[in-house]
Amino acid sequence: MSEYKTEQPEDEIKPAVIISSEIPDSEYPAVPRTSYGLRVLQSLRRIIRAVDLHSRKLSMQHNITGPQLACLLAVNEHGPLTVSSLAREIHLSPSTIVGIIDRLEQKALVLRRRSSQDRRVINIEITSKGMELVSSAPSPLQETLAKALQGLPEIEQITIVSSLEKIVKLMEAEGIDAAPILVTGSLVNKLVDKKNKP
Amino acid sequence: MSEYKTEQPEDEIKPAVIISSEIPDSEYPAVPRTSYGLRVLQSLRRIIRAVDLHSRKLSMQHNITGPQLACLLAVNEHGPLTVSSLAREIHLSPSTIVGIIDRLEQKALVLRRRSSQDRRVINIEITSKGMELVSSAPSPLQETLAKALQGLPEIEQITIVSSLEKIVKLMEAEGIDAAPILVTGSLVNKLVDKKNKP
DNA sequence: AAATAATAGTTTGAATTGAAACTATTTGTA
DNA sequence: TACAAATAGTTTCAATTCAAACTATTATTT
Repeated sequence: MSEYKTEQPEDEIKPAVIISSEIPDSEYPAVPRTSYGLRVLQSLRRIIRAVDLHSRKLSMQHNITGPQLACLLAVNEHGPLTVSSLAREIHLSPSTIVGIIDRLEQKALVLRRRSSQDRRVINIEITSKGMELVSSAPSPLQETLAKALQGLPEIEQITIVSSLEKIVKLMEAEGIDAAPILVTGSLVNKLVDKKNKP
Repeated sequence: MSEYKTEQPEDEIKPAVIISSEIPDSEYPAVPRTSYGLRVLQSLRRIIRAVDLHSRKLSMQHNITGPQLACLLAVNEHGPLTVSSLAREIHLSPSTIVGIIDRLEQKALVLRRRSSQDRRVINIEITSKGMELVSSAPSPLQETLAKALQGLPEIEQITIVSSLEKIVKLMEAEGIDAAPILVTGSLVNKLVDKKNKP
């Protein structure tokens, strides 16, 4: 797809408009220019991106990513954990966990051990090498955030935390029963069908 | 990796402990049990997951994902956009945009047109099919969030929005200059080296 | 006890994401 | 004008993420 050829159709379309982000965009006007929903979503996208970038930096500098570190810390703190407990603990699906554990196991930071009680379950244990890493661990995002938060008055810290937790509630509730809201009829399905046959 | 064999080493390790998420976990104690940083991070992970799950549901029901819809709406609103403007607009890297546009183009919702002024730039235009989809669009996450927020008193809405925007500032600032905080020495690099040779 | 259902972990497939390396083009400089 | 540097978009690569389908094991039902 788009193999870097110069054979695209020509234009004569008005040039790309100057968009709002040309203006320094962490400055919001006192009077909201857009809806709260939009601003929340915009913020969330940027937060998600910041988390991802942090993880990549971690990966560059310490050869361990954010999710990997999160799993390692959880196993270190709680002792051996099954895949599903770990999934619940850090709010990821089991299929996601498997890949992360694969990579941690490759690096010999954890190991899988099958239970003899119930041979379906796998216990994930931290290795000595894993413990070594944890004890001299790179400051996880958590601590960095904590440090950043400490620069604010405590009332504000509390406000931020409880706001976030409220958003979580809203979004997770939405996930369960926003389906009726989303189902605007299957018109769109007809417009955009899987095979895109004209 | 872990090809579903039964040959793993046996255990005799204490069984996986009962972890906190066994307890209904959107209920937080009045007295914080953990640090603010941890709670913020926990919330962020859950929010990120909720966004992802929403996108998947959208994809199931309407054959368009969240990021795809975000791009489509941006192009619809601003008129033809270049890849880099679009990247700035929705806070994603250009390489990410390319993949998303590829898929939108496959579905004939947008098209690429190379500028004749400057043959390096590609303008992304919405097609009639794209406009049709937008006009009867599935409620984007933005609106769903807005609806959810409307259930709260406005003061609270404002608090939430400004808290989120504060977090954005903290995290994006951190992204720029938290490097010194993160660099805890290269010890970890020695513990976990790329090739894991013993 | 045999058949069925439930559970635990895994694999597969697709989308998203960004850094780094790359191609093509334009701009700036010697 | 020729050469270097900057810019725009792309490709490649790896990690994350989840649903759905799958294997192996345990629990339940008939």
